[in-house]
Amino acid sequence: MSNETKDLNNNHYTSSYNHYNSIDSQNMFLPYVSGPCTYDANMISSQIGSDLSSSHGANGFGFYPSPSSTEFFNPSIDQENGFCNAYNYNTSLKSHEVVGGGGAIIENETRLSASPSSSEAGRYLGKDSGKSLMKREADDGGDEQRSQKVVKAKKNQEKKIREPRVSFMTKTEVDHLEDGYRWRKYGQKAVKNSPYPRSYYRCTTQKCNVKKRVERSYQDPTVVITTYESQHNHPIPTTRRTAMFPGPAASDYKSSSLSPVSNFINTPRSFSHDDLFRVPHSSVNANPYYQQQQNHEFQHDSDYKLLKEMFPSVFFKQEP
DNA sequence: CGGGTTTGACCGGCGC
DNA sequence: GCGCCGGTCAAACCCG
Repeated sequence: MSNETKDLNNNHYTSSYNHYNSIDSQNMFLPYVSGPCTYDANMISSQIGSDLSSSHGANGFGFYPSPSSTEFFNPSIDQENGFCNAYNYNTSLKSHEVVGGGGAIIENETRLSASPSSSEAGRYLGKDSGKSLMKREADDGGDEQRSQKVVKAKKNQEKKIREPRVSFMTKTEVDHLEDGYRWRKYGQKAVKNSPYPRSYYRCTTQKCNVKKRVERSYQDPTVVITTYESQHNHPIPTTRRTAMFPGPAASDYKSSSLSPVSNFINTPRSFSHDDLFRVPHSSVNANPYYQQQQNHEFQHDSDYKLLKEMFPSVFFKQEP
């Protein structure tokens, strides 16, 4: 959390791309990737990419490099906090073309448990909120002390389970961007040092534990910071999905040799935040243009190798 | 009437 | 221990 905020505030983000957005063609996604320098691409691959890309929705970036855009990544590495900022954002960039970008802040949070439970109870009772859990435990009529111990034990376990988070910065007037999924707002808080509140949303689909926070950058009010937590375990709701992307479903990708990425790139479509989140494997951090050139679907080890090859040459190009 | 939003209250974590 | 703050709950409210 603190790292995310810190990095964002440091303005170590950005670049420009074209992109197609379902809401506003002038919405601009400001690519930003942040995470520990030693982050494991496989973590991203397995935790973010695999689940999503293997079973749900259309995958791939919705980014189309601007023909006039030559600047892609201006990486910087924050040696002090140990974070790598793969992109820098040129806040002076003012473009009226259909502009977009790709990228994400990968909060490489420690996960000591391999399989976080995303039970319905955990979802709606607020698995990271001891309040309701304690209430329910107590209300169950069991021995209070014992239940409290159980709660503590549960909390200790829960504490270790941290879902990976991915943040996106979007230059848009719209606070809550349509992304194909259905969200229920469950809270809003004032953000310290910011006149703009932060909204909390939960995916309304049962058994889906995905949450997202939406807040407007106080430094650049035109930028909305959306942070996704966890992964959807279901397809995009049919009605909206159809409206947004009448293309093949994930199963189509699985049953054919179609690469979600290549297919996506070859098929102009609406873009959503979740599209980023559904990007297969570590391509969350990938340069979409590079993907277009390579036209390959990353797979596990080869993905990682590709990433390692890509990062030095593409992402970590030193700014002159 | 069902589903989504608003908003004050509450809780846990953390720094001092 | 205390206060601050982020995150969540849940009742009340709104809306189609």
